[in-house]
Amino acid sequence: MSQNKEHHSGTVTMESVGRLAGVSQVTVSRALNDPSKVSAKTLQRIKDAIELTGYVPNMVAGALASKRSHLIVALIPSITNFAYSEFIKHFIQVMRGHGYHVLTAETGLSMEEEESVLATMLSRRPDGIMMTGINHSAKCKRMLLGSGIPVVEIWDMTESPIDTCVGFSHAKSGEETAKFAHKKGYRNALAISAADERALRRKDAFCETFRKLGNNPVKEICLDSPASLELGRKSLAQAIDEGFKNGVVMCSSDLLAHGVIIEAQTRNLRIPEDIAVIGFGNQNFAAFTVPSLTSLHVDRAYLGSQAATALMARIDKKPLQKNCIDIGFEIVERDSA
Amino acid sequence: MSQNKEHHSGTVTMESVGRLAGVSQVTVSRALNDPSKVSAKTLQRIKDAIELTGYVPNMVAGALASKRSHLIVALIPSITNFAYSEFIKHFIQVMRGHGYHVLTAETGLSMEEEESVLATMLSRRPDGIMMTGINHSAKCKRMLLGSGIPVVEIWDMTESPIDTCVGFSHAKSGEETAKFAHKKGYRNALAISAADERALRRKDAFCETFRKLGNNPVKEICLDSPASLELGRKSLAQAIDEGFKNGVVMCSSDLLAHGVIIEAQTRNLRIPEDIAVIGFGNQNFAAFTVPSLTSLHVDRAYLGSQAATALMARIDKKPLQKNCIDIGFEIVERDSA
DNA sequence: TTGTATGCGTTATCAA
DNA sequence: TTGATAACGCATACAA
Repeated sequence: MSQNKEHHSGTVTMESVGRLAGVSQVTVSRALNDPSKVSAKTLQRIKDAIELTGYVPNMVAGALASKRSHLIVALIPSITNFAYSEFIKHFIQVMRGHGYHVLTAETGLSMEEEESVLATMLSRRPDGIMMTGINHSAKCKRMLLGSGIPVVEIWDMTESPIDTCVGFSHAKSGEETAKFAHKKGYRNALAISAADERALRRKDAFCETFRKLGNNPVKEICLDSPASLELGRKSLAQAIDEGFKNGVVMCSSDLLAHGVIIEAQTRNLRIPEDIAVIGFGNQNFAAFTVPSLTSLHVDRAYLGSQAATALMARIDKKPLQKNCIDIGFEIVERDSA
Repeated sequence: MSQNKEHHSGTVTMESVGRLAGVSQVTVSRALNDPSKVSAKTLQRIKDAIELTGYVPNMVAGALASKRSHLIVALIPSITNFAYSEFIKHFIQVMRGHGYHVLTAETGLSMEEEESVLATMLSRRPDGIMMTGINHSAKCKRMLLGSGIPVVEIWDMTESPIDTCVGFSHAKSGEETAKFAHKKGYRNALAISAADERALRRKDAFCETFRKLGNNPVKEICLDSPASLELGRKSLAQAIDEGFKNGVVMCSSDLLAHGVIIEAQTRNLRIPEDIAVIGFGNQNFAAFTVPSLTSLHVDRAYLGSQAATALMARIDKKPLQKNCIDIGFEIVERDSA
């Protein structure tokens, strides 16, 4: 009681809770973070005081003092894209179980955008960072490495991740799709792809493999807007206008594939006899289109939890068996191909 | 230089940047927050020092000192639901333009979940909060009011918001849908609705209005899982099994409506002659189904920016003309009804 | 089991 | 135009 440090402002702090409970601020802190270190009696008094005052912990102050923000920054290309939003949903759930909040931000598909978003996000001092993909600008990598913050890259595969990586090989998925199509007897192909780099890699691998297998040409359509039902329809229409008659259509997403199905039907083309369709993503509508859609499945829930687990291990500095986890994929055969 | 407070740890701070530039820490702070108050020369030296050191501002410390976190907490029922994710995308974009980050969290559809999520989020000391809907637990409202943080409730309408509200009337939208259906000559109806409270309110208003208008019965199906193409199909199948022969089908989402269309087609029912379909949400695929889907449109991009603008006004304590903004809706007539 | 002292990296308030 | 100083609310180390 020597100095008058009585600055009761309106806000409830550990200090004021402690005053009410007749203990010091530190004891309140302990009561919340490690109750076993506080006697039962004072614990109760503190709980009562918290109840009475409606105290809400201040993580901002806590983060500054402890240098742990309990915040994860997650960068994904698009929030509205179901593939990413479903992944992130599971990622968030696991992280929440560990006491972390996830600040999600959209990067579009350009490295510049990603770089500028990351730059402002780093000022939040996240304990971990999730990046989509393995291709980032040099400055981006420098910032990441320089920050010393654990990073997990997802939705792709590399031998040399920034830190850790959980995903699958897009090239391999394109290859396997081509092999599948060839084995099913299709000798003519059309590939419709969104313009993002990973989709293009799948498409290129598909085309190359398909050509090698049958020495047949593959017609390619590359979109410049985000995939949609509309663009699936228009792409098939365009291909047919340009002479595509029959064969298998490889799409970079199920939404496109559904559009192709619809367009084929309006033109009275039989599926899969005239036009066979293969999607990507195996969204939950794929089994219920008519005909049902053959699609490449990636377990996004599993990916989310694996990515979260890997990142948590790095944050807790626990040993990690592998810093690259390939979760693979699987072609789900249905009626469209 | 009296006391040796030389504790250069590894981290770059305003202190170390200042030391390099030959100025005090405060000057660095000013250079970043209000450059006009710093001379051109020192500004350049500071910029150079920042470049050299790779300094990244620490918003955690800034937030603690200024009591402004530049963080918004946004609570939505589901991240993967396109209606919410598209809204939040625009909300985030506008907020980002104002220098704010948006921490998005999922609440499911229960008030308890929302309450517990909100409780932990409040410890981040957000400058503003976005809540979905107008129904919250008493404790939730108490926490919100007690925090003194500006709140915007979206996607619904009320005369007595917690703070501000931007949305539309679900009851009215159900009414209008019924009037539309009746005017189009449909005298028999089926309503398929997800179980969330707002969808149910739309459905109830639809049923009540439709009955009043024609004195005809409305068959109702209420789902217990999130809406999907599959459930749209199954619901129509179930209704037909139970005797529903023809009429208009009001769906609580476009996804359900699309499922209804597909199921009707597999049964060789004509649309809209045998079965007419009205969706909700006017997702961008609605114009490209076959037949194209009549749907109730809500401008989610506009909603996002209006909500952000309203919240910003409250944060900046600028006057707000109205604390309730009804953005309305519109029935987009296409071929399915 | 509890308390004291100190620092986390900023912003805000003065003073020069 | 600049700088010294004091918060901001908590966690950590150390002492009792």
